[in-house]
Amino acid sequence: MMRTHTCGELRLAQAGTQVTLCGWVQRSRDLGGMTFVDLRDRYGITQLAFNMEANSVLCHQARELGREYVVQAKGVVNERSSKNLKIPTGEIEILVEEIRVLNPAKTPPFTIEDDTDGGDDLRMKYRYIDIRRNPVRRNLELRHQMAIETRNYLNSFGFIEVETPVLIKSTPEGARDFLVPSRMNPGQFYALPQSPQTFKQLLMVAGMDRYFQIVKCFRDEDLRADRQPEFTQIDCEMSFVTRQDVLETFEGLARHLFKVVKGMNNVTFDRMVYSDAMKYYGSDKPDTRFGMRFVELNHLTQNKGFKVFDDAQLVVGINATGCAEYTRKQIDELTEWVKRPQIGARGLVYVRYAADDSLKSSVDKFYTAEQLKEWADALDAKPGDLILILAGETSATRKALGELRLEMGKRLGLRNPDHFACLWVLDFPLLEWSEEAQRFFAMHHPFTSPLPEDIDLLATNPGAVRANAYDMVINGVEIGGGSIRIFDKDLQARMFEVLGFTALEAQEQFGFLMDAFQFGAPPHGGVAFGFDRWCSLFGGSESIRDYIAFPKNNSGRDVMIDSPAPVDKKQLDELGLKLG
RNA sequence: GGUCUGGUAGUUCAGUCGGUUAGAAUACGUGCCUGUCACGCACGGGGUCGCGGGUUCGAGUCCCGUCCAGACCGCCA
Repeated sequence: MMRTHTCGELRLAQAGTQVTLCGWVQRSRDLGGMTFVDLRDRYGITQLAFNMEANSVLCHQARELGREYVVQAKGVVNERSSKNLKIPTGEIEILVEEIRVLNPAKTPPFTIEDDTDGGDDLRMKYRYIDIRRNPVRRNLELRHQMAIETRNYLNSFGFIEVETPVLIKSTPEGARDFLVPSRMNPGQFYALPQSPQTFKQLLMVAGMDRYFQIVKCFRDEDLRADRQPEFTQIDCEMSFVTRQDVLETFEGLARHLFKVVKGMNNVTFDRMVYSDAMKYYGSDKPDTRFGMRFVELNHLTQNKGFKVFDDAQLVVGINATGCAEYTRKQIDELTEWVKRPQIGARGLVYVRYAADDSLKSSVDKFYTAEQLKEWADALDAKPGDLILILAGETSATRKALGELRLEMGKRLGLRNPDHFACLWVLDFPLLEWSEEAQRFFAMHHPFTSPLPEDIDLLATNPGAVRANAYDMVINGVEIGGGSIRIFDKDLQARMFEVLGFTALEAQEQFGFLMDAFQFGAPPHGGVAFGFDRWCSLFGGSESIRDYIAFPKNNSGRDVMIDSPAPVDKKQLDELGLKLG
């Protein structure tokens, strides 16, 4: 054994004990007659002490130690004469009797401290050094705990983890696939899975009944702070269940994780239908940590001579509580904010309900104080509040006001990362019309079943069909989603038809699934959670990169191993590939 | 594909209206210091101002292009 203890575990109780520690040199402090060295490992920091009078050779050796040297130290645990109560091992130190450099180290390019001086780029290039830092290490530990607890919980409910293949087949629906050329089948390609969707459904046909997998998925799309080309899902599927069963099962998983990881009991889940989420929050993943719900004002604002409102499909406002103090400059700045192309509003109307009961708006020319008071009442505004109103085409206006609502929530400090508001969003539309392709696309995926009462609409008004689908949303983050699946071959065929597949195309792309449905497919449904997002939500960070050991940068590059990279012509030849 | 922000010492940054030898902190090196724990003190080394072009008597600073990084839009069933 190279060590008897870790650098985080020795206490006063072990004083006098002979120990051997291994670790990295965090820092050394040379005081002339004495030298102190902080020795660090995953578990903590222990101070090594060297005394020139006691052993000058050893003390000189200690002075030679540079940052991040890997060393082994033998000595006796000693009560410090001046204690450091800021660290758990701060009451003791090791009086070193023998020090051995196991490996010297170059000076690291950034400091190994909680608040490092290193920028993201540099940290990613030297990620193995970055992971030595407490915050990154703790994030990976959190991720580990989440994974273990997920497995424990699902296992206790009879779910079994089954691995599904990573080299599969490209399909036209959904995100862009990563392709892998097949050497043995020239001109043909595997695709990496965007999710194990069809395999988990086939496992239900196979009678596995309750399946889960913590699994890598791949999508070749542009990256974001919360989006990586390879990411991890908690993928689950159950047989002989209703939607209610699925929601309850995975609320249970969520509550378990809240309890063991966050120490939070009594977490509850709201339910909200998609149409209400859009109507009241302008988002299919509303952040319900705060109110500021939309109030539609068409009936109070139209036909009073203000053309912008009269021409609008929707006039809708929010009450920014306590913001009446906003200056003209601040409101102008907000107006510019909503007019940015990313938000796309044409303008912003405000009503300031001042503390002295007076009402002042940007549309005073068109409306009386009494009329403005009606708006204020509709929005439940009180003196001291500020009403913000957008108008225009319904869905774009809702989306823009949804962004403004989040921004105001942020500015008012209403989005506290230590508070959690959980809900299921239900009854998503089954289909989404694409102007570009002039056809319907599945909003979720083509295996999602319609609500039974809407099936007849499939023929007459496909856009109005609601799906038996659900998303789990926490603090405005889509943590996961799923659906009750189609398990009937004929309904699945009708679905492909609505999506514009010919019978032949459907058979070519998904024949294996349609075939399977002929051999006794049970009713089934499931859900998939974005594991990285869930970790970052629990960890209190916006970026999932902080919870991935070796993430990719904005351009999809791994700057540490410098990938992707060109390959030899020989390799291309073997694959029968030619670069254009 | 688009919008915005940034790129100056190993690192994080400052650098005024275009004007002398480009600074600070930290890190690194040397020396001093017996209770430090972000030790302290003194001294020192360290720069392709991302790259290319242009304007100018003169460019880190202005203009054009380009590369890289980050955030967002498109995209992401």
